[in-house]
Amino acid sequence: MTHSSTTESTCIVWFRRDLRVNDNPALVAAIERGGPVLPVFLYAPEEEGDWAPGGAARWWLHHALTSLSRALDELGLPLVIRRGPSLDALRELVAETGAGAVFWNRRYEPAIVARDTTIKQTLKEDGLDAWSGNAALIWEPHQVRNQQGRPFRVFTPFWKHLRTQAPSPPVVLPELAAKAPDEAPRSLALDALGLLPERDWDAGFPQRWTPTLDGAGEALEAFLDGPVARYAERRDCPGASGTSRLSPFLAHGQLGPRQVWAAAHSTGAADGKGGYTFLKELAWREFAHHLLVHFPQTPTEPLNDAYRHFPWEPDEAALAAWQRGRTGYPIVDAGMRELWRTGWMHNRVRMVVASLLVKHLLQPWQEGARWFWDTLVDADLANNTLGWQWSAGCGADAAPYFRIFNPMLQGEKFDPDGAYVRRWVPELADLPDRHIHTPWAAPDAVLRKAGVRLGETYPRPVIEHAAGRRRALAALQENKERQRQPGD
DNA sequence: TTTTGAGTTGTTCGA
DNA sequence: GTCGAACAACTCAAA
Repeated sequence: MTHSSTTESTCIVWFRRDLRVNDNPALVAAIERGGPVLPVFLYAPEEEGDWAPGGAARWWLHHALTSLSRALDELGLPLVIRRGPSLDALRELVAETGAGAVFWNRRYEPAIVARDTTIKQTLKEDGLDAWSGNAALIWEPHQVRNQQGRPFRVFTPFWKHLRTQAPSPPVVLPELAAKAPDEAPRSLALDALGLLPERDWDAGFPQRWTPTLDGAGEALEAFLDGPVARYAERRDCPGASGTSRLSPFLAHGQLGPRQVWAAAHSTGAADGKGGYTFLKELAWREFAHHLLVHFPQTPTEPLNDAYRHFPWEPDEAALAAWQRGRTGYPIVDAGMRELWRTGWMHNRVRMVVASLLVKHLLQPWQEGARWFWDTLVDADLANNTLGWQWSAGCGADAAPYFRIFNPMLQGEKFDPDGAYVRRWVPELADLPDRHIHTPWAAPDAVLRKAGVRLGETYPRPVIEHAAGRRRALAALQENKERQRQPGD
């Protein structure tokens, strides 16, 4: 590559899940190449296999693109939006502009890896310079191996290994002025992609989120300025603002993990217990991508083969009750309603609702993963897969299947004053603290006074806890016995 | 090479 | 009330 800015051809920068201008290796490399830079976004959900963006993620994507477009405008680089198929769109843009290069940042979902491999090879055969960089991770999955040269399957050794390796620092935008092509290719209007929902179920989203690049920076700063110090304890309390809430920004690449890692260190947050715990969570995100790359079947298949024929009992009514937040367990229903209303759920509650679906209700974990996929603004295939397989006990370093969360106990431990339940399950708001997590056990007079009519204003539990627990353990036993019979 | 011990997030039971 | 054990099976690194 030369830097003779007068002769270098145009370089297309293909934005995907790296919707930022800072710490963006593909953008930086394109600018440094010296020729005009043409940023493009190609909408091609049909190329994502079973994992096209869900409704909540599309809402976020719409706003992230608006924000990216503004940020690129400030660099003098108007964003071109087109629809897929991606390869066709890229070739058309090459033909229209005479571009000589296409740069992008890697994604790690199996369907996308396969597509990108083909695209890179084809573009090279077309005589173009095709290059991909790393915007999404601090450590590349294929560079992390255990002593036997195999991928890690247990987090703690993975984390220990990472701590001996230098993290890659953020990439910095060059001072060189970026140049746009003389003639801008036509672009679709963002609205033409139809990303925003037709029904206005997203009304609660803007109250919770500022899905822009400024919003990303502010969220990071606000977290490192306060909550991080007590993160180790308060991250478990869904009624408090103890978590970072950075996940949707990371999922869309409005923040890169390198930037977060570096900011945690430069502010000194990383030196404290809370900061250390937070960085470990970032490492879990790396671990999730590590697993997705090395075990690409896991979005749909259990990592642990012993669970391949687990005796789930699919039941649409049970699944629907869970999805709608009508299980009769207040902490679970609060979580599911928070998810529906805001596109996000507190991590502690994600574990509780997952446990109830997979264990008490014996629904396949894939159903839960699918619902989360459609409703989370932070939907990320690696994290979602790890989380659900962990909850179901069939994944890497998973909670053992016999570890069954008790939803009352979890509520009493982590939402002791019921603030979280009252916020999301308002029909229970007037119950006293000691009954907020167990309305079915409250005396009639207490229920009447709080205006709660069980089975009418609020459901009774879909399944009694002890019975659900026994049934789950029996299913585990049955699965174990099946394992012993060869061939099944 | 083989063995050993530890491993994100829990609950229940019996002493 | 608290406390330890039991509840699988397997990976990984250190001894």
